[in-house]
Amino acid sequence: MSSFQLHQGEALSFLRTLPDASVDAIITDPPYSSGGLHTAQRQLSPTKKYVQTGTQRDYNTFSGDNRDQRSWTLWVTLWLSECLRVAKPGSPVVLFTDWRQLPSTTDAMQTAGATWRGIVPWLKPAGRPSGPGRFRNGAEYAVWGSKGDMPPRIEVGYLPGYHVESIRQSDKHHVTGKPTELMRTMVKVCSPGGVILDPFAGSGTTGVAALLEGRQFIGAELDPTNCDIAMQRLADAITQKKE
Amino acid sequence: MSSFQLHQGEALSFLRTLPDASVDAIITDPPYSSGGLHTAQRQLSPTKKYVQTGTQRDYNTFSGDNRDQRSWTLWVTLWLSECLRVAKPGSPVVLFTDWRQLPSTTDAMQTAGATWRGIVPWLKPAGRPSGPGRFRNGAEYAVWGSKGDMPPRIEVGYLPGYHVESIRQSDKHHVTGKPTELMRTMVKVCSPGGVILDPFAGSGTTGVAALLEGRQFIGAELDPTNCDIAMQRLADAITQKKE
DNA sequence: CCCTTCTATGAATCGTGCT
DNA sequence: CAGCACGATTCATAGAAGG
Repeated sequence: MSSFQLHQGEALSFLRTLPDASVDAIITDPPYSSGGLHTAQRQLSPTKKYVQTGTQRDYNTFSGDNRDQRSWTLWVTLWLSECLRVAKPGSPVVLFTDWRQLPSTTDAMQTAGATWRGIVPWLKPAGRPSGPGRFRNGAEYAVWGSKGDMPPRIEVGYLPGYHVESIRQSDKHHVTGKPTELMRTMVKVCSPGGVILDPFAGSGTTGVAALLEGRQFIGAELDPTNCDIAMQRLADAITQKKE
Repeated sequence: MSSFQLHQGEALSFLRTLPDASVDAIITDPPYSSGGLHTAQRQLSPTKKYVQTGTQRDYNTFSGDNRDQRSWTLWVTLWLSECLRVAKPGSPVVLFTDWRQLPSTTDAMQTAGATWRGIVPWLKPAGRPSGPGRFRNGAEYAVWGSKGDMPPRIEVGYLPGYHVESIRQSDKHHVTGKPTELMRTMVKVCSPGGVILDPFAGSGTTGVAALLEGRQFIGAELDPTNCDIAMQRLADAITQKKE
């Protein structure tokens, strides 16, 4: 009996409506607010930042991606604290981030009160090179931890330390969408049948993966268009699972 | 005409003897001071921390690995600042670290005055599992950047964004030794013929890789036993290169 | 239907030149 | 001079097109 809930609205106020200790895992991919060495570059609009010249694809834009470093860290701390209130003790927490925000993400996780337990790199072999004389930046990172102690859970088993997968257009429903396979791996950190919370659902890949892996899902997404896409994909995932 | 210098002695005082702008790259693997969630655990001796129960290998211990987080960051900042004085403008800087010290390492790199440019994960497929319900921590990280601006260098070419390699006992001459193939990849960030500085040479793998790839090497190592091992391996690498 | 060839693209980065 | 817009660059991979 898979089930999901998706709310259209702002993350923090949505989280405040949820009761204490009512979910089993937090897995989310917040806006990174990266994209340049300097503040000015970071404050370009998301489509400008992520879509390079000549690209024809027309993804919907998303907001919340233009904070500076300090306010970004504070903002993550705020909503993550609220997530931790909503999570049961021992719940795993997974936050996606890029190399530039990785240190701020681990700071925010710990400031919010979670125990930081590791990093799971997601490697994109087809990433674009940075330039001659430089290393490619072909990775994103899942920073993970837990709400307090995390006793061993035999029913979950041993999870991998990294994930290698290229991005496929057909599996990308959002400017920053994650591959479904990647998310299927990540949601396994939640015990089977448990409820996974994602306050930045985007096109809903976390939820789709959760349903396909036999977990429940509760999410929020601010943008109405993304919300519609996510709702459709979640409904499809339920159907697919039943078949 | 490959050449190397290796000094037996403490890193910071060694660095102070070097002239300004005399090396082309900094690549090093300092003691991580990680290994436990709490200070008390971190201050166990290195052999206790890294050698799991039942293991018969008897690596030489090394010092400088029992600092707490704040003093570790300060310590890295100090010697790295001195390295940057010794490096020519635009020189690449590469510091190895584990997941726990990654945020402190990027802080220290930037505090010392370098521009942080990325992370190159080194993935160890054979890593030990952490426990059921947890992600494996099978990665270490090379944090890299440069002394100021870093113009494109065609002669260096495009470098990879990550490296996958298991550790083989035969290629491990030190408790925390890196595989030679990994280091051969990393030293390529230095222009051919340039001088690579490593103030924590350990068993000399950075130097061996540098010589094999046609770069020069200058290093320091505190421990006399490690220093002897490194000296022998460097001499062998020179011979091997000539053949 | 399978294999080969070709084309499109990516949470990018830098240097240049204009305002 | 500082700030910002724009073009050039790169290659592994997916996916389409062709044989």
